[in-house]
Amino acid sequence: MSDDDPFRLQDFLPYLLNHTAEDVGQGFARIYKDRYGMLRTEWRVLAHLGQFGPMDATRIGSMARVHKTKISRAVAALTAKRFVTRDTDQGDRRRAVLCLTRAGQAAYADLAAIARDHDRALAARLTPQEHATLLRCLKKLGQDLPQG
Amino acid sequence: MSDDDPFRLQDFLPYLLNHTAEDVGQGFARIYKDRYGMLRTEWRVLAHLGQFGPMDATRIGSMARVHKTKISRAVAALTAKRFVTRDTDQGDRRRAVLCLTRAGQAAYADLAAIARDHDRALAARLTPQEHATLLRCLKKLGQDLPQG
DNA sequence: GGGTAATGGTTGTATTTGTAACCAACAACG
DNA sequence: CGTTGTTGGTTACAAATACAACCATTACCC
Repeated sequence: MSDDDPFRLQDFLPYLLNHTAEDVGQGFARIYKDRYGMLRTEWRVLAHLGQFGPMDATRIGSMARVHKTKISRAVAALTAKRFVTRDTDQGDRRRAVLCLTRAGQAAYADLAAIARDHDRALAARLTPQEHATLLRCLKKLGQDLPQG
Repeated sequence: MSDDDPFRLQDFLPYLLNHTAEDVGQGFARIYKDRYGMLRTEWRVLAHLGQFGPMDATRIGSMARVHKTKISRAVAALTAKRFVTRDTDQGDRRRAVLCLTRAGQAAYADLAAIARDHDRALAARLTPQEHATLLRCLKKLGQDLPQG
């Protein structure tokens, strides 16, 4: 491979990805922050419980690839807001199954609807083919990373 | 638009983008962290100076869309490492033109080469068409954001 | 010129995050 | 059973970040 092929920062994927992610994330972040005082990890935990039903913190962490301390604090904040309850598993008393309260479900429904619209607006800036390719690429790049 | 069209977290662009960006960024972050004790913003400032030549902090901030306090602290760290010098513009003594030292250029050359390889490895996981589309989409999505 | 605003950049403080250490409950094995 | 190792989860403390307030200098404008 030609060693003199120059490095172009504008096309460097980690840079571009992070850049775009921050820009795109900002818009929706303001919504869940303003409406419910949530942080990103809190929204993610809420979203996972809303999408996939009750589960424990470890599972959320592995699905969202988020460290357990972040999950722990997000869950603490969400229970303080009465959006989530924890139910200690009687079979294994270390585990706690997390579950949305009625208020949590309402917040999730509200935010999910906005997220969907937000996502459509983003997708509308691309052709359907581009959008499909983008999703495919992001998923490809996100999995099986070396020493992830 | 069908309101019952469900929200799918796995395909939600802000989520996917952030997810992928974090995963992909990690690998290269470890390199500049281990080799030079740099933080991400430090690497970015170094990269901008290396790519585009001397400029002031404000310009870097607007190019990289990074807040000026972050730039300021990154520059402080880089000058402490003797990678960057600041030269107060005598025409406007508020401005300081930042410039890579010889050591800074060396670090940039080192990291840019690694970054290029790293990027090639990432690109190799996609078809050329996918890669091109991905870059195009990321750039489209990153610009002209509503109330950015 | 003298007052006000705008700009380049830094510093202070409150949040947020990362890393490691930690506790309690369970598992595995002698 | 004890002892050792794991696992689910929390807490403590250091590092990093965001946000606002702050200097110093320059621009505007009467």
